[in-house]
Amino acid sequence: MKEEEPGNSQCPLNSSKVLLSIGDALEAVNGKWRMKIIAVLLDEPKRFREISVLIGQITDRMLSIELKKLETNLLIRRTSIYSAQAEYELTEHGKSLKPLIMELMNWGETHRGKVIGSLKGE
Amino acid sequence: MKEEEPGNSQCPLNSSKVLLSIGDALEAVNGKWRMKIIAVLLDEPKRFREISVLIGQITDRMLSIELKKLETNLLIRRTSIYSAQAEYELTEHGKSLKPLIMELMNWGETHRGKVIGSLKGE
DNA sequence: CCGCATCCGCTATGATACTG
DNA sequence: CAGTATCATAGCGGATGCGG
Repeated sequence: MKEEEPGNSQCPLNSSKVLLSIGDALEAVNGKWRMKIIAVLLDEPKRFREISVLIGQITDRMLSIELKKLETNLLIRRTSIYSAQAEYELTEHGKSLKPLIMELMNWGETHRGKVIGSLKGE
Repeated sequence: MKEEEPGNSQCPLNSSKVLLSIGDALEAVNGKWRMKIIAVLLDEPKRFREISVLIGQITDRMLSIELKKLETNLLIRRTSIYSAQAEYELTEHGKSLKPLIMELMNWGETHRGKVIGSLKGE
């Protein structure tokens, strides 16, 4: 009924189902920017320029592209009052990424303390 | 003292510190393969070919490259008994990614149910 | 101010064959 | 088995300028 070998029953982390789920998740949120975009949208809806400024180094081009991809994946919703006045907000599905973002953030902080310093600082 | 506006004090998710942490984390685990590699190593050490087979579509080249990057980031350790007999295992730091992987996996599963079906299946 | 289009270099990923 | 070398390509990402 299950395809994993025995001896690993309580932690079937290498099952193909798990790898598939990870692949699906990565497809939606991978790349340099999407997680950051979602992070800045977590608290409240924002306009294009606001997102751009908060993230800082992203170009309009990339922000535009990434917002579209996030929209396609139903993670954000775009509300256009009129042209030159659009607002982006997370959908409920997008908000469900919050635990993941928190984990990413916590881990990133630890990682910087443990590793990045000794990689770049020396 | 802080640069966020008020009204958002309990959830400063757009602070530059948070974005920085996310960036650091992404630097270590981004790309199509690293999360999957870590996932298959979570339960026990494995050999090169085992990892390759478990992940399935990865080429030797990519696996080699990604393993090196993970080693550089101190997430895995390579033990070479003799040539043509190497073993890879997660460091403690690498194991600390487990909660993140679990979140990623859970979210990916939900995401497939909610979105990917309607994106590709139709 | 909002967002998209074009040009272009760079990086990530892949296919394949080869070495120890 | 455990990689490395070579070649090819798609997409990422930056610079810049345009149109609403």
